[in-house]
Amino acid sequence: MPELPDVEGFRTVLAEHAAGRQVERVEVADAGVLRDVSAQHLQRSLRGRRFADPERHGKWLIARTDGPALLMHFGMTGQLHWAEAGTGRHRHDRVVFTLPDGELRFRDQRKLQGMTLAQRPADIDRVLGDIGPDALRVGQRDFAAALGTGRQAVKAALLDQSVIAGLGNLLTDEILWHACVNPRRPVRQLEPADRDRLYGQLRQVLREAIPARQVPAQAGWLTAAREADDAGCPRCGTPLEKDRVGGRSTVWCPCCQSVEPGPCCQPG
DNA sequence: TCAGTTGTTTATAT
DNA sequence: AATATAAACAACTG
Repeated sequence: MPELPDVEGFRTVLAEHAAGRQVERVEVADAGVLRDVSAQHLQRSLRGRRFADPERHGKWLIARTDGPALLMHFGMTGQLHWAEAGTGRHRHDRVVFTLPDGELRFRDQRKLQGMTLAQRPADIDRVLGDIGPDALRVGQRDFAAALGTGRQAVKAALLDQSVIAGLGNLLTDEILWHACVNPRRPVRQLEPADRDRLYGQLRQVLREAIPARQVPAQAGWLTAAREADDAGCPRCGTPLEKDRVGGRSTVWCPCCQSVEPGPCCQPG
């Protein structure tokens, strides 16, 4: 479910199958995913248009064409699938773009977000709104500065798309755990060394998650342990703590991620 | 039956 | 002003 690595995977689907190709047909099976555009307008605007190389900013997928740009946000349940034409549709395929070699299917169970059109580049900025630098492209100094110096919990800051764009609940917990930083720690208390460690682990976690096209529940990662009832920390075995932080379900190791640097903390 | 959900926005409260 | 919490969106799972 879509955070930066998932959306990066959808961007790859577009780049491999749609870039340079012409839209033959647009089917809207459920207009509930259309935002500020009618099914008819979407169809008329995109039919016959050619996709350019797709871009991503945070969790937004930006599909420019030789006409308007198609902007997609996947919410909690959206996906982008490539399939041969005529193969069985999924009940949650809401919009289908027919291309010469197959179909691009926007699948979304819950319809919490969706797609819209941007006629001009300035409209893209307006739709994306007050969004921060992309988590994959932000530099170390900008990252450290973006976290700020307020009383806000570091987890809330990392999740805030206007601070850094692309991090979701799973990624944020994974990065904090790898960097041995307590999710409730106010950003004002983060030393430069803490910010450096967070940045380094942000890079490392993304580097491993992007090829997997999701936050992988792989051995030695927090994500693999977070679902179990009585899970222990993959690093030190201490029973994991679970509570709400920044309004989201949060899992952390009370030993590695104690407010003072943990006795068993081995970042990485 | 009802709480919970990997996202975002808006309203309300502190 | 800044920060925190809850609800709403929608549809499913356990």
